[in-house]
Amino acid sequence: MGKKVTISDIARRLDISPSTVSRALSGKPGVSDELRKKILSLAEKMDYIPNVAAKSLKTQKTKTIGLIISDIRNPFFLDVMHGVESVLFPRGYKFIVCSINENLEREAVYLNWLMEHGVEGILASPLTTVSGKHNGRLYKKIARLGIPVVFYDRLIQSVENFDSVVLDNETAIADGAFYLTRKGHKKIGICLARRGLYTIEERYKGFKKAVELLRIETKPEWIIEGKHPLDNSFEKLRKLFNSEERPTAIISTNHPMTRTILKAARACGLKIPEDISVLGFDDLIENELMSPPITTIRQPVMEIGRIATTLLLGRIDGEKGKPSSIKLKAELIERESVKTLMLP
Amino acid sequence: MGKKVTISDIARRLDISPSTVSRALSGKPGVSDELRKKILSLAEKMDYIPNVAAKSLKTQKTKTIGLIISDIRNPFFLDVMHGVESVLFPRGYKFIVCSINENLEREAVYLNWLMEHGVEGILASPLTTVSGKHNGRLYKKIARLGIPVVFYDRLIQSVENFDSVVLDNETAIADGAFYLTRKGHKKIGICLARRGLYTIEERYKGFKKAVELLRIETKPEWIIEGKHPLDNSFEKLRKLFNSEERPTAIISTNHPMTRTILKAARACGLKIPEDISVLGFDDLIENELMSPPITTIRQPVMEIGRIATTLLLGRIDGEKGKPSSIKLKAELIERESVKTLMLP
DNA sequence: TTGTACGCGTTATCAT
DNA sequence: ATGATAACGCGTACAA
Repeated sequence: MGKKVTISDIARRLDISPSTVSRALSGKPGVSDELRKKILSLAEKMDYIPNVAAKSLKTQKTKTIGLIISDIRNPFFLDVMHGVESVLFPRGYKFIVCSINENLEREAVYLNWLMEHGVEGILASPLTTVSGKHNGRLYKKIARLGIPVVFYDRLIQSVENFDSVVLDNETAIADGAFYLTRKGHKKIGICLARRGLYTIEERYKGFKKAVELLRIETKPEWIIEGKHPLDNSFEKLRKLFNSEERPTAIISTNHPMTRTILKAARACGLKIPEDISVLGFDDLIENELMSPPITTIRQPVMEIGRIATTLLLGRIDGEKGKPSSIKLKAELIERESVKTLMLP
Repeated sequence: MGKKVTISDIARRLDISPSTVSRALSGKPGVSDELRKKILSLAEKMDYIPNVAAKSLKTQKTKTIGLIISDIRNPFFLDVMHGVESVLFPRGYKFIVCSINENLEREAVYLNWLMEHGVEGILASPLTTVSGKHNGRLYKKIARLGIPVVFYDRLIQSVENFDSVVLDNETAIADGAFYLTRKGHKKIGICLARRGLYTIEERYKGFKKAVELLRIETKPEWIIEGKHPLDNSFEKLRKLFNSEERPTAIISTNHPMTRTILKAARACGLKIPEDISVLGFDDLIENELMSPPITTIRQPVMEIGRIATTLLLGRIDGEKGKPSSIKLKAELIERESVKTLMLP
C-alpha cells in the first residue's frame, strides 16, 4: 500500500521548490520549457496523482456537480444522465447521483451532503408534495452560498431566480388530447402519476384546458390519481376498466404510469386499442416493441439534460445574466395504441 | 453570495478555540455538555457547513466512492445503482457515476479522476475488448495505492486478488438451453452482445457446453455476434430470420440484444413464438407487458449491486481477509415467448 | 475540560 | 525563471 506521491516529493527529487513543480504541473507560465519537461516526465514516472482535496481547499474547485433525481428506478433518468454526462465529460466534470425517492428529507440530506462535498453546482429535479411542501428555502440558501443551481424537469413555483429547463407540459398533454379527439374520442381519462409534482400538475392543467376547449366529456372517476404509481392506482384503474362507464381513451403522465395502465388493461382482459385506447407518456424503446406499439408523448429527455448542464457550467464559469426559463416541446409519436373511432 | 462559515468563525464568536469547536461538532469527547450545546446551536444558526475537502485532506475520507458502469443507456444499471444506493445512503456515502461507453480510454480517464478525487473505493464493471485488452494494470495500481476495488457483473480474468460479485453466467445460459430442449427445441441459436466481455464470453461458454452435452444442433450462422447490438447484429439477424435454415429458438445475452432480436423478428414478419422462440436475458418490467410476454433469464441485479457495495464498504472499514469471489444464480422466468414444440 | 501548534497537499503572492 | 512563505479549513497530539 504505497503512500501517495506529492508535489513536494517530486520537488525534493529534483532539488527544486514545490511551487515550481506546481506551476509546471498545472501548465502555468513561469517555468522554463526544459525544466517543465523534466518535471512532467518525473511526475509520470513516480505515478504522481494530484490531490483534489488539497487543490480544492485552495481553489474551491472540485470539478464535481450534484445531480438530484427523483427516483432512480425511473428509466427517464437514464436519458437525463446520458445527456448530463455528454456535456460534463469533455469538460472534465464528474457528477454525484442523488436519488431522493420522492422524499423531502432525503432531498435535504443529499443537498447538505453536496454542499459539504463542495460541488460546484447542482442539477435538481425538486420534489413538491401534495400538500405543497418543498425544499425551496434550502435551495435558496445554496444559491446564496454561491453554488449555482439549475432546475430540470421539475421546478418549484414559488422559488424564482433559478435557471430551469422543463417540458412545456401543458401543451404536451393538450396536444395529446387534441390528437385523441381528432381520432374521434370524446370520453377521455387521465392518470396523474403523483399529485403535487410540478410536472404532473402542469400536465393536469393542460388536460383540463383541453377538455374545456374541446367540450369533451370527462368525469371525476376518469381522473386517476396515485401517490405511488404501482400500488393503489392499479386498483383504481381496474375498477375503472371494469365499469360500464369507462372512457374510450386514457392518457398517461409518465412512464411508470404507462406501465400500470398496460398492466391494468391486461388484468381486465381489455384489448388495446380495440377496447381502450392508450396514450403513453415518455418513450422507452420498448414502447415500439409492444403489441400494439404504444402511441406516446415523447419528451426530449437527453436535450433537457444537456441544456440544463450547459446552463449550469455557464454559471460555474461565472455567467451573471438573469435566469433562463427554458421550455421544450414534446413530440407525439404515433403508433398503434390509439383507435380511430371516427374520421374527422 | 455570503462567504462560508468555518469552525474558526464559530470559535471567534464564542471566544473559544477552534479545536473545541471541532471536537464538539464531530461528537468527540472532551467538551462539556453545556458548551457543546452552545456550539451546536450557534453552528446551526450560522449555517455552518463542514468542508469535506479540508476534512479529507486530514483524514483521507471523502465519504465517496466511484461507480464504473459500462454504458449508461443500459437499463441494467438502473437496478445496479438502486442496489448500490440502498446500502450507501444509510452509511452516509455518495457515489460518482462513470459511464465508460465500452471504451478503454474513457475507463482509464475516469479511473484517474476517481483517484485524484480521493474516492475511498471503486465499484467497477471493467471492459475487456475483443482483442483481450483491458485496464488491469491501472486497477492493480489503484489497489496498490490502498483504494479498494470490487468488480461487479464483469471482471478481468488475469487480474486476481480482487473481490468480485458476478452472475453464474455459464449456468444461466446452460439452464436456458436445457429449458429450450425440454420444450422440444433442437435447433438453437444465440446472440452474443459483444465479444470479449467477461459476461458474454462466459455465457457463450455455457452455451457451447450445453450444446455439446445435449447433442443439439447449432451452426456458425446461428451464432450472431455484434459489437454494438444496434447496428450490424440487426442485419445479421434479419438475414438469419429470413433464411430457410433458421433455428427454432434463439437465446439473447443481454437486454439491448433482446431488443434487437424482437425488432428483427418484427421486421421479418416473424411471429413469436409461433415462428421463432425467444429466450431473453435480463428482465425489465416491459418484458411482462409485451405480447407475448418474454420468457427470460433474470439476473438478481439489485443484489449484485448491494452485495458488491457491502463488500466494498467492508474493505473501506479495513477488512483484510482474502478476496471473495461471489457468484449469484440467475432465475428463468417462464412466460410466453418460447413455444412448446413437443412434450418430453 | 480546554487551548496551542502543527500539518494534510496545494496554490498564490511576493520576493529574489 | 525560480524560491520562500502563507493560507485554504480541519483534526489531533500535546500541553495547560
